[in-house]
Amino acid sequence: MSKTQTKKSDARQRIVETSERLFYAEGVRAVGIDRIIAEAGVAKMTLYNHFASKDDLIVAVLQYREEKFDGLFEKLMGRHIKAGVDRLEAFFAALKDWFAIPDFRGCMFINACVELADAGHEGSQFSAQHKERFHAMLNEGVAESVGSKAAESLTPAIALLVEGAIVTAVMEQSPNAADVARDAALALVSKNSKKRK
Amino acid sequence: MSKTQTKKSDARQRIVETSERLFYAEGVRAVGIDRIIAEAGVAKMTLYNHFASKDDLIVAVLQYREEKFDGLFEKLMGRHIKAGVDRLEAFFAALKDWFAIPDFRGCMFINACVELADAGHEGSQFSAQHKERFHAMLNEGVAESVGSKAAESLTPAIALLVEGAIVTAVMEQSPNAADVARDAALALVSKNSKKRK
DNA sequence: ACAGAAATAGACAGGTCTGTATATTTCAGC
DNA sequence: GCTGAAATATACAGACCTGTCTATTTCTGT
Repeated sequence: MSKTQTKKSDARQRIVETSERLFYAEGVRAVGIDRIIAEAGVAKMTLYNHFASKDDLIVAVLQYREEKFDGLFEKLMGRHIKAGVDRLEAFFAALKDWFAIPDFRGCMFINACVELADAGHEGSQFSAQHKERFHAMLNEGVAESVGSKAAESLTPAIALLVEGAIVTAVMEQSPNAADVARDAALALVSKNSKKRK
Repeated sequence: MSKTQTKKSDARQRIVETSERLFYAEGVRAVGIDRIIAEAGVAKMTLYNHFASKDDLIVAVLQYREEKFDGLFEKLMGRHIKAGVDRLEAFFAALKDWFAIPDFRGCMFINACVELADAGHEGSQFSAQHKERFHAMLNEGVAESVGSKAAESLTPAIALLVEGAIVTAVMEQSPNAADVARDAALALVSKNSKKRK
């Protein structure tokens, strides 16, 4: 039974991973089912046995992407934290690391919302929820610097810097925006913690 | 002759305006040529006599969009400036007005870049240039508040707030991000003009 | 009135898309 | 070895896509 499940997972997992790679690189609308099954090496019926429709697959891929992205980002942040940087600066350092990855093409959740062009689509709703979770993670770093009380009003602003940096990194084809965002965030933070100064 | 040009412009203009509306609402990839000619009320050959390809049409639409958007934004800003608000605050007030327009679906240039998924596409390049021009306009407001010298380092940060607000307004389906961006921008500005204190 | 430019209608090619149907093969657990 | 679930190959439907072609009509400037 465990092997049956494993085997089943194998095909499903290959579909999800291949889709994630193609969707991120070229867009959920631009990549067709035939392309996915060809590159995943599965039959079309296998895909449609696991997913009711392409829309269903998109949602599953976004869920997988969130897990994978969380793992990547924590790993990147961890490196900087180990080097003695505080959580907030580590966040922006990780952001820049991410921007510098060769096949960086922005935030998949923003991209999905744009491509789906329908706020009611399950993929759009999941993407909106992901942003909430991502900003909650950012909030931890902000709270460490200014306390959870001040973070409450500061995190939304810093979140805008982060989202703006992501979009700008794509448009400018450069990871430089991460530094601009970090400096501005630290300026906002220092303004809020002047008591220490 | 002028009438010939006018007539020619009529069909071309209808194609561009219809495309702009559909592309913005549903995406450049999601809307097909057949849909455009049907809603514009022109023959397919008319479209292909004016534009070599759909990609060409996309670029023409983005150019038109920039003109239209500039006009809209200046109109919105003008109202607030007339009410006695300074340029920078008027910018953010206009931003919020824009976010609150019923069919608001973010920045067409960001959306185009995401959908085209190719930084080399002429539409992506034009979009990147538009952002430069848009930020130059923002810079005028910033310079009015902190001087052109300080604006040089401040505008890129405030631009991130603006871009982040646009994306966030889409994801959250709310114009609220404009206020968050404005407050953060003013905080950054006040920090930069405090040196005099 | 006439020439030439512009726009039109509509069929068409050749490809893609999502999703379904059918019949066959693989393979683990009993 | 047998059973049943999973995956496979393949063909297909029906719609859509971009772009081309042809033949006709409309309209303008001379």
